[in-house]
Amino acid sequence: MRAMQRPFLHPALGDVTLESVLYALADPVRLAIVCKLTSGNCPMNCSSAAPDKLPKSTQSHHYQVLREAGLIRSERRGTEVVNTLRCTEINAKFPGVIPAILTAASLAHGASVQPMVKDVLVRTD
Amino acid sequence: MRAMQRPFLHPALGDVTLESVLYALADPVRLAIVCKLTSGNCPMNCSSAAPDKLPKSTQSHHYQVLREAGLIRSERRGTEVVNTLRCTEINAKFPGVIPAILTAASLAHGASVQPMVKDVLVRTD
DNA sequence: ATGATAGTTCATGATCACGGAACTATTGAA
DNA sequence: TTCAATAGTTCCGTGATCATGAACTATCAT
Repeated sequence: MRAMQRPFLHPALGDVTLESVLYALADPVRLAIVCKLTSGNCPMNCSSAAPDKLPKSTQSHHYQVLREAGLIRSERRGTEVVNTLRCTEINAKFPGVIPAILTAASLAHGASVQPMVKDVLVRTD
Repeated sequence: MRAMQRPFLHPALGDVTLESVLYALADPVRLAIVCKLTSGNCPMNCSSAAPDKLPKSTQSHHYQVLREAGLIRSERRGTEVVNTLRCTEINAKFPGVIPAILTAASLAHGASVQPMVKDVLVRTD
């Protein structure tokens, strides 16, 4: 009998703080992950959303930070973990913060992500 | 003959990164300082903008981080240091980021700062 | 079962933040 | 001009955090 893998813990929206959101996005790797999730506009497993070739343990750590900050929701699908942004929730609590940051990020590093940002803003999930 | 105190170094706008701005604002003390500078809407010396009774060395450290992130400009006026926000500049480079964060901060922790945020947005300095 | 896959957890070295103590400019007064 | 007060800065030790390799775990395909 194999034990079930423990489920991920996601903070309730009420427990999400502005500081932890900003902290999570202050790291280039994590900001890139969030941008990628935004531009992909669909759930994405960990390795495909991470930039470059980062060690797995490092990736795992970054996803944990994003998860605990309340920015992403992670669910297990077989062997992989599927991550979705919690943009709509966060945007309800901190209006405009995420869109402004993602837009600024896409302005700063090549503007390829930008068109999707507006879409995420508008999505109602 | 006494040596002149070395002047503060401020990054050029071009060297200000989104990541360092977010990093600087991810700390509750620094976010509070920026909020206070915003609500005061005028230059403020270090101790009057800092919350609570923090050790001087800690305050100095936080101001340094804000300065190096490009968020504030510090000038010596006699024995004290006068700090002003670089909101307008930053807002030109990262449109909407600072206002959204300050608004969210004022929503999160008592809303006393909010009325001024809009003003800062509009100011042309 | 076996192997492959996709992540997690653990341990460790490197880096960073906080805060006390000592130091530095500047102002104001004697 | 010397002296004390003021407002920060700099230095440094300690404790916390971060990144990563190694070992481990759950799940899927065969």
